[in-house]
Amino acid sequence: MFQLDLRESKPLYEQIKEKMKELIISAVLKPDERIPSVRELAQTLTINPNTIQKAYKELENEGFIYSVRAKGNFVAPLEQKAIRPRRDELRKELEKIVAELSYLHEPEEQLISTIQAIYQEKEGKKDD
Amino acid sequence: MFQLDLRESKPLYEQIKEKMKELIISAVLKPDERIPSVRELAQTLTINPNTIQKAYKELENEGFIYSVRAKGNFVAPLEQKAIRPRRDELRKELEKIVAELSYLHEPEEQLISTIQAIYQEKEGKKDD
Amino acid sequence: MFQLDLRESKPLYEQIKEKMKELIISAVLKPDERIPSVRELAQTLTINPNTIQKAYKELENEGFIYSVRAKGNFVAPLEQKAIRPRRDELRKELEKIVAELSYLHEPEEQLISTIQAIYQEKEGKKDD
Amino acid sequence: MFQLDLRESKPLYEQIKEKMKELIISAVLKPDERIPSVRELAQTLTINPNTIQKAYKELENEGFIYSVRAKGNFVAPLEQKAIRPRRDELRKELEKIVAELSYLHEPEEQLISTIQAIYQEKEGKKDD
DNA sequence: GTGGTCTAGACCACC
DNA sequence: GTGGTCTAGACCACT
Repeated sequence: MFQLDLRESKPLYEQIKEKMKELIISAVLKPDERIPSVRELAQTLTINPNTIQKAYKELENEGFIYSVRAKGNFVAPLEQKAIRPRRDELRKELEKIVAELSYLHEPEEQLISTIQAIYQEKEGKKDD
Repeated sequence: MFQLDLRESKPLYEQIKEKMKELIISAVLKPDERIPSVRELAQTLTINPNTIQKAYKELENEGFIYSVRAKGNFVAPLEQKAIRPRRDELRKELEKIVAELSYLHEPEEQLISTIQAIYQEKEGKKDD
Repeated sequence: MFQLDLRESKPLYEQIKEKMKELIISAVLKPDERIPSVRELAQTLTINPNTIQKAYKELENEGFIYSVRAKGNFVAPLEQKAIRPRRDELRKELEKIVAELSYLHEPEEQLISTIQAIYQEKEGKKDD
Repeated sequence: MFQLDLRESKPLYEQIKEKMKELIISAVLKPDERIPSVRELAQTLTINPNTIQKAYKELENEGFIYSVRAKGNFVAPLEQKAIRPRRDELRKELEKIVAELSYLHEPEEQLISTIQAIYQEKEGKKDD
């Protein structure tokens, strides 16, 4: 499914969260699709189940997945509630990064075309 | 100069690094301008000098400031060499953020106008 | 493992870095091998853990080791990216030293045979 | 004559020593030639005379210059006494550097031709 | 007075 | 137990 980098300073559970989000955002995992159980994933990644548990718990809090007792964990359909704060957070990060890139003389057009490329790719996925 | 958030989980020295970078990137602090001494800043922020020292050392390693024995620390003029890898890094982060924002239905035009605003502000600063 | 010289003017953490580098370069410590923990080494050298921490952190920044939370520190396998600048740096230092040695009438053949000896020793290690 | 780099972490007096040595080694300054007085050099470099004083004192101890009261400082002709320890020191440094370069896969031939180049250049200077 | 090094001792997150 | 962060307080070299 994905691989972790033990050398990263980032905690393992954060790496798992990030990878999972990428799979959801890129629509590899579709809404209401089942994701691996805590034990399954712990085994394939050969790490402690507690670490997976923590990652899943936070993903649930952020509204990316939901868990059904005795059934498993599933990709959450996009809901309004959890979106706003996360979006604000991301906008702030974006501003910081763009500010630093402009400081480093990255051309403005470059960034704009990057954004356009990402949005167009997303358009394509919709048709799946 | 700026304030720290003790409740934040982010280490103090990282917060200092970040704030300092912002001041440099936004050209509030100009190249070769002196920044507060380790002890001064420690006193005004009421934290330990070692923490400032650590932040300054890393800012130096990353090429944002340079330190002169018995004189103080100064804003480094932008140099060619360290730019490339840092820019690549930032581009990757940007792509991740934009991908997630597009997933959260942030309108493309919003992001583009954000970028344009940041670049125009920078143009203004040039005339100082 | 190695010993420090407290009388030396060189900072302790630099001495540690240097010794560690030697062990890595000479292949006494192999890639992905675990090195002593911060606390272990601090105890055996009877110096403060912070000093070891600092040395290890810099060794990590320079690409010689990597650290894994809650596991320990490990010898980094040689990676392509950080090599070039370091090699350029070393070449310059070498030139200065050779220039001074030639001024002191060190015979050229002496230096060349020194180099050949070092490279042959390295060849031997390869077979391990 | 030469320039100093205030940003270097190396102390100013060491930078002065190094630059001076280079001029002597490269035979820009010939034996028994007069070098700038402490005050002169302090003025042209716009630094404190004490710093120059310290550099000259150490250069004298290492046998590179000699000072004559009320006359000035002069390049020392090469003498036997101070050579041995300095040469041993340099050999050790050379070995360390070559070991690291071999670790970084620098080709052996490269180093040898570097040495040959430096020695040949020196041969040329002899005829001056 | 400045940056830099070091110690002693504490607490936290992670696994 | 491991790496990482932080404080308090000391000392040194440099200018």
